[in-house]
Amino acid sequence: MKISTRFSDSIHILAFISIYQGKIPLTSDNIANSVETSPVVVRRIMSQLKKAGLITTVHGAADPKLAKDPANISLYDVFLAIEHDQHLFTVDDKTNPQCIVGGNIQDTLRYYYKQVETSAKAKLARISLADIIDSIIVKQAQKTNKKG
Amino acid sequence: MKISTRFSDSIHILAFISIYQGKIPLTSDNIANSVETSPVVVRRIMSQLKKAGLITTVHGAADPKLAKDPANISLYDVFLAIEHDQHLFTVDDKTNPQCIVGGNIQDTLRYYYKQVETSAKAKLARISLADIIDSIIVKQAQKTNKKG
DNA sequence: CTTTATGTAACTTTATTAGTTACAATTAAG
DNA sequence: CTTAATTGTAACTAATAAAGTTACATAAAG
Repeated sequence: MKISTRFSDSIHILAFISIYQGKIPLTSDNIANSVETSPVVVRRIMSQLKKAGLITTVHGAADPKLAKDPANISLYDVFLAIEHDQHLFTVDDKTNPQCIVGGNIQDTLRYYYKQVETSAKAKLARISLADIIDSIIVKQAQKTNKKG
Repeated sequence: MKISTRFSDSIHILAFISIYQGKIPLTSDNIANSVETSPVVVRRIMSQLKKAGLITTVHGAADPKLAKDPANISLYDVFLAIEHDQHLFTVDDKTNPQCIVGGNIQDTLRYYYKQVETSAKAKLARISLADIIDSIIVKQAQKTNKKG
């Protein structure tokens, strides 16, 4: 029972674009090297991020940009872009309607699952890409400090 | 992003046992008929519910029972029994450690995902099997009332 | 123009879940 | 006791979704 790594990879890509903007060429190949996947997978994800209005890209040019300030991109925005608001829990929609339980469990679970999912989404909405980037920068600084 | 129906089916089975206790034989076959799956799938789930101490069963006899009052069984108890506390979100653990992003994104996401998951689990912990059963009973009553 | 890159379709591989078959172990009823 | 019904579980198959690959048309940029 889990959300695919696409969600994590999407956040990774957005953070990468923000951090390495102007420092190295932001080719799908360079990004894929950081995510450790193929450039096609990266482009596929970026295509969705573009559709959702989170980044801008130019066909043929290696120059993706965040379409908004990282402080104004929440993890829920990314979730919606990539997972199309899919559910965290799945209701089994093949139950016996003749049975008291089978005939009423679906609506019942939908009602309660929605509460749980709303709670999770609200948290996601409160975490920004800027939070993620800050955390990455700080962790990196701690590492280099230990070494030096 | 594929989420198994096992969690929903588990709640279904528990509600079924509670509602049909003493009314019809609680064979895995009868339960499977309500869930619209095979008796083996039902027995497999019940085996886990038993291990988690949510039900009691007797080998060879069709007599499963809830081990606790439905008011004292939360959806989180069921979640733990069936999903073994698996994560709702998956961190991609194959990222480039040489890269600032790839080398720090995993811990960063684990930290923030944990907050989101805790929020969801807290909600699950506040919903009891009794809530589910009540909801099923009320919905059924509404149906029969409309018809009559 | 030639090289490099994106965007996307179509396909293959891999992993997970659901469902099936089979059977030993157990219960319960005559 | 013996027989029929049932659980518990292993091993297998089928279905499905995600991840990765191949291929190529299209666009950008020197």
